[in-house]
Amino acid sequence: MTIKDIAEKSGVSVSTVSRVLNDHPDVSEANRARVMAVVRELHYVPNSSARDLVRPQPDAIGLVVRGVGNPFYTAVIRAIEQAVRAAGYTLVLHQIHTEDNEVPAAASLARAKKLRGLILLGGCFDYTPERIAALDVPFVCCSFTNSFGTLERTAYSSVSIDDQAEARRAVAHLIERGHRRIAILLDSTCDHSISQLRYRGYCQALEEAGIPLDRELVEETSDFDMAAAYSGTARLLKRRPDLTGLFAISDSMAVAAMKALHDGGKRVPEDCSVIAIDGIDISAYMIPTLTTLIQPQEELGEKAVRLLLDLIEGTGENRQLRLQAALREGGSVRAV
Amino acid sequence: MTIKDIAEKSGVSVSTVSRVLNDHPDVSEANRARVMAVVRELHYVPNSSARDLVRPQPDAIGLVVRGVGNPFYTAVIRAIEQAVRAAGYTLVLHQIHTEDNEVPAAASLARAKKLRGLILLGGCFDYTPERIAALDVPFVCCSFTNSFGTLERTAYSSVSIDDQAEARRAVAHLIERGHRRIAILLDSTCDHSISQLRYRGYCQALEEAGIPLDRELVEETSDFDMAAAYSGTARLLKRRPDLTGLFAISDSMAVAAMKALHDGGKRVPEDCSVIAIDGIDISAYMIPTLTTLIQPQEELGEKAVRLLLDLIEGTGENRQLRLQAALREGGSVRAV
DNA sequence: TTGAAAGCGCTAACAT
DNA sequence: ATGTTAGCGCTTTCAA
Repeated sequence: MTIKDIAEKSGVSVSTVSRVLNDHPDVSEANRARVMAVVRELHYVPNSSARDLVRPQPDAIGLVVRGVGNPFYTAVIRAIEQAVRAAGYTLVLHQIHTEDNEVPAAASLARAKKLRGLILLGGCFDYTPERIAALDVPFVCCSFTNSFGTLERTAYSSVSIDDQAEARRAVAHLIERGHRRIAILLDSTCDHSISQLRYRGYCQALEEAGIPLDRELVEETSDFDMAAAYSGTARLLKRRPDLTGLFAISDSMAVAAMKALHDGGKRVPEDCSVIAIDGIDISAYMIPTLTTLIQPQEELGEKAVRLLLDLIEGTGENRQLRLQAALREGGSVRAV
Repeated sequence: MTIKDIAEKSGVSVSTVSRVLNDHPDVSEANRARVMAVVRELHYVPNSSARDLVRPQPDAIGLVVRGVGNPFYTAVIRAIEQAVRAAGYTLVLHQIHTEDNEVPAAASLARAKKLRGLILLGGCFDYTPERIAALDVPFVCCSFTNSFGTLERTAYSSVSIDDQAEARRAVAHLIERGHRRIAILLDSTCDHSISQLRYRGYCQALEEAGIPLDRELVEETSDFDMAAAYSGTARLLKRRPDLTGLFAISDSMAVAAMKALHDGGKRVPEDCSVIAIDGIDISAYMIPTLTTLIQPQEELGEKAVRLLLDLIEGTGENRQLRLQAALREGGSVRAV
């Protein structure tokens, strides 16, 4: 069923139908009513492809999220959606898997949907000029930045916490409370991503405290999921039952770790303290409440949108914004 | 930039470019290479609207998810996506908010994207013939069914657990272990949705055991989120500190409830047992592990796709499938 | 206030 | 193997 069918059935021209459908003023009430009646009767819905083809797209902004089920992103996405809508833009959301690369995906999206700009949530850290050449609209990296790439600072924008510094802070929090045998639970020490950055912060904190790095206390799970975190922690515990502190690079890994510690006979925090980074909702409901560095999820989203709009409207330049995480002292850490 | 630009720049016609882009065989290697070079150089990406307009859409199936951040859905969505892809169809995902109605959304989506069928995840329970008239493609309700509507059984398909029966089973599980003062934590007793059905099961279990319904033990939070569940449980506890069992209608509410019980001085399960329905990943990592009726999330998704494909291909009829939930005995329930 | 007609970018006959 | 061209369904001039 097309606009032509509606036109015929209501005895007017396609242009009149189009006018009615698009709320143009120059249509007689009689025709408007007649057309609407037919539209409703036939449950006609315009073909959006045809529409998009002719209409200069209403200003749309794309959001490419890498890593579908990550609970940390939900609040960020919500904030981005609101900010985008408040600014009078439309948000086009596109999810990709962790294995996929976000740059080609974003480029396709941008061209296909005639986007004005892009926000990348949870991407890689190793952009090079060649890789981003495909992007011909402004973009902002949200929750990560280009730590391992070769881009000039004038070539990209980002909003993120300082992952390394915050990780250092988390580990220092444990050290200050007397911990010396502190393990780290991470995805990988060399994934060119968040995991690697937070690992650096861990090493830095140890070094500053004069504690030698002990590879046995580094547990790489090769995955961000909870099952991997659980079994990783169990292995760690078997290897080094003398640990007194654990830094997990994400809240969800920390949750699984706490369970593994419990099942391994360690009480949290009496026998082992746990600290993490993220601040997902559910971590506040753990028993004990997880001590974690809360990323400002809303602010991350809002600032990313603000930065992008400035870029689009030509009133801003590429910038890298650093936000602070906030320490929530739950009950999962105590002094030894 | 259009296909025409590419054609000019590479000195061939638009059809040749189109052929190259669509991997048609009848193109000389020389031309193919030339065109691809230009495409890459200019980072050309075809306009998908124009493409979709012309091409008989690859068979696409729409998935309308109502209630964005619900963790229960993530595994179901993953299963649906896989099953759809395995069957050679494409999945078009559309998220809507809990306040929005999924039927018009689904109808628009179906017509706009020329969908072959629809899966509705987490919709309402009160469809009427008028309301679904707009849907002119087969659809399957996933994880819910039309308990409060007036549809004929031949007019719709669904795959879900028997919410009322499973709720009854959960509550009976507590009753069998000697509990008498059993509270229920729910969204609302009359939302025409999952909450209401599970409330019925609660009432039924009590009745069968000869336990009179005590309204003070019914806590309506008016929301599914954890903050509401936490404060609801706190109120409940103040009102009826003598309760020994709690049935939460979702895992995430149960998690918040366990925290509230803990903060209110009740140990789980020593002082109060907790049981729920859903089986989200994280509930296995609670301390104690949450006892819950696990919905077969993968199966829910796979069966929904199977049903829909049979409908689309004309080899099946509208059916309502009931799946079993599986009891996971965690540590949150004990006998009194 | 209306209708006719020119595209939007692309694919797929149909020619060559 | 390649080019020409007729639409796909819609919006939007431009005329009437």
